[in-house]
Amino acid sequence: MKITSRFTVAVQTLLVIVRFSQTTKVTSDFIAASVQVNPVVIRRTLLSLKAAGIVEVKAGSGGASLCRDARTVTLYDVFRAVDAVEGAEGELFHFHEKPNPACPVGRNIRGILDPHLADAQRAMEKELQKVTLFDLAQELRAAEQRQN
Amino acid sequence: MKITSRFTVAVQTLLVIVRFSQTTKVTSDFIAASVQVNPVVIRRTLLSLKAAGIVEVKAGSGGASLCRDARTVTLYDVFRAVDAVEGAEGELFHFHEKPNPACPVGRNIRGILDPHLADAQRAMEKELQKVTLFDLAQELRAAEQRQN
DNA sequence: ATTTGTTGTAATCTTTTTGATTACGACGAT
DNA sequence: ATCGTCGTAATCAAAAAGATTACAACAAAT
Repeated sequence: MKITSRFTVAVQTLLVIVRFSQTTKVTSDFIAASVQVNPVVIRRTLLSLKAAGIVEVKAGSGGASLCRDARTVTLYDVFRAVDAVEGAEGELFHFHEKPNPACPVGRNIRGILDPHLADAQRAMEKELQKVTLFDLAQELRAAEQRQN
Repeated sequence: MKITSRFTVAVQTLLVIVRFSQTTKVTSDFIAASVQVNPVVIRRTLLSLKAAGIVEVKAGSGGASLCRDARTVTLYDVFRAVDAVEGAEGELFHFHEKPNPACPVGRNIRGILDPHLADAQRAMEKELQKVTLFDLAQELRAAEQRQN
């Protein structure tokens, strides 16, 4: 009933990059220490983010950095980047796969329900589009200041 | 990355009830035949829906029926009814559970991200609230007519 | 050129979640 | 009393998600 932690891992990954890439070489191990997952999980996350054109990763020497203005990267972009992977066709809701075509309800349920579910998903995505990485970085700075 | 099929199973269950309860005794086996899942899955679904005050089920003699006006039952109600079960606290997004408190990002990520995720979820739920069982039943009738 | 640190990626394993299935006692209607 | 059905527990199997190990490729530094 949940959305994979891959998404929140990706967001934290990006925030770590934004927060530290000026001062440190941000390796997958470095990020993994902040998120507290296995570095390979971070590498895979970075792979997705790279494929989406959000970060670039220096192979060999190491280190990841944003390759777009943080103002242009929304949570939606991140959501898409990490979820497009794997078999999932990006559908949030999950249908049981074989409603009985011999039953009028089974035969029509998909056609009836699908558009509504798509609407719901779109509404959620639209909300994610409102938040940029830049916003989050600002909120982070504010939070850090409060803590001093 | 998906929402359990429990939800779509529940919706179809309710549609079958609405569509057939006038003419047939709608048992868990009957519904199971339309959804094509094991009858026990339907019984459990009905249990959730009953707990939410959406249906009533006659033990012994069998048969389920709506116990509210279909106009007042929204997809959101169904969503809540079937998801409240199990450990889930109704959070759509899933956080990796142990961001490192020693890292400024790890320490603050929850506080920063949670409100945005809640907004996104709320937006989706608001969309689900717009659709009632009555709407779906109407769409079903229209679809059936087209098929004749 | 060799070393060093890091990434890309495959393979494997474990855990968790989900749904299927079996089983059976309780109950209501006939 | 019987019959069909529900409520519910127990068990199983399959799928999904991560964790972990391992290692080749690669870039930079020496």
